[in-house]
Amino acid sequence: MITVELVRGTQHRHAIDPETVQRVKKRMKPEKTMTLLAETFRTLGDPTRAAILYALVHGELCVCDLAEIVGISESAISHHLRVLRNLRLVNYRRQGRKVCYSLADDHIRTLLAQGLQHVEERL
Amino acid sequence: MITVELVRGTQHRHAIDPETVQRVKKRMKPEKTMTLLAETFRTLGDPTRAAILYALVHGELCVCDLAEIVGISESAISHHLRVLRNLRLVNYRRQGRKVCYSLADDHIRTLLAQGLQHVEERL
DNA sequence: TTATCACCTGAACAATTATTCAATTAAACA
DNA sequence: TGTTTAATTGAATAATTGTTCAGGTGATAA
Repeated sequence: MITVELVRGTQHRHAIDPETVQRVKKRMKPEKTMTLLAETFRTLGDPTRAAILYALVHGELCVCDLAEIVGISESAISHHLRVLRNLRLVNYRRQGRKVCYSLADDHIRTLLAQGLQHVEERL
Repeated sequence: MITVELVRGTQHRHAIDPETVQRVKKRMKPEKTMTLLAETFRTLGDPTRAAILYALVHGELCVCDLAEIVGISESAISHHLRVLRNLRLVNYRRQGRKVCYSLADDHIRTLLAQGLQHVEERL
């Protein structure tokens, strides 16, 4: 009667197919990888940051031009740029009193293009 | 003295290059598109949902198997699956009392692969 | 029918996060 | 030097969001 009960201590899930679960579990990526993956997507997942990155697709831009283009305060832009810097999604360099930002690599360009292609199909 | 003052009513940003701003602004996508793009990325940007989707890369799975693979309660999984359904990132079908989920299309597969490629390069 | 199972949903809580405001840094000019 | 400008930062607030818990569907089996 109580045969599958021992599989999990927490809940009763008799319907689990252990074979399928094992097969898929083996192919899963390490947690560290998935965390970083999610972190990267989440960083792209803010409307302001998405706009910043898409603006940078067209070339290097300084902070105040970015603020004007995206339509948000310089302070807010700065906070977002720090997030993008931390995830290595953008590069930056000083030029006089200005600071110019650009996309870190073509991978981000590709991701944006892929994402856009996906959403533009449904609209 | 007060020449550029009129450009914006809100703040004093004299450093803005109107030419550059105009050029980039023209190329920006409509807000609706960017919102949907950000929404899509944000949906991928949760560790649990990223794990769900990556598990589904290997084939169709029912809810309880998904819960076991990802290591989270069925309730939590269900909430996440609703989010994924709303964004049309997954398909589902009933089979008996079970409900089986699968990736909506190859676009998501590509996005995941691209994202993974990106993060695995830095690790 | 009644009972059980697989899954879904609403409410509530905890945690995260985007923005604003004020103060600060770094560079250029008088 | 002192002043102005472009950008950054920290603190505080408001809003969003993931998870748990309890209850509720819809489908199968007794």
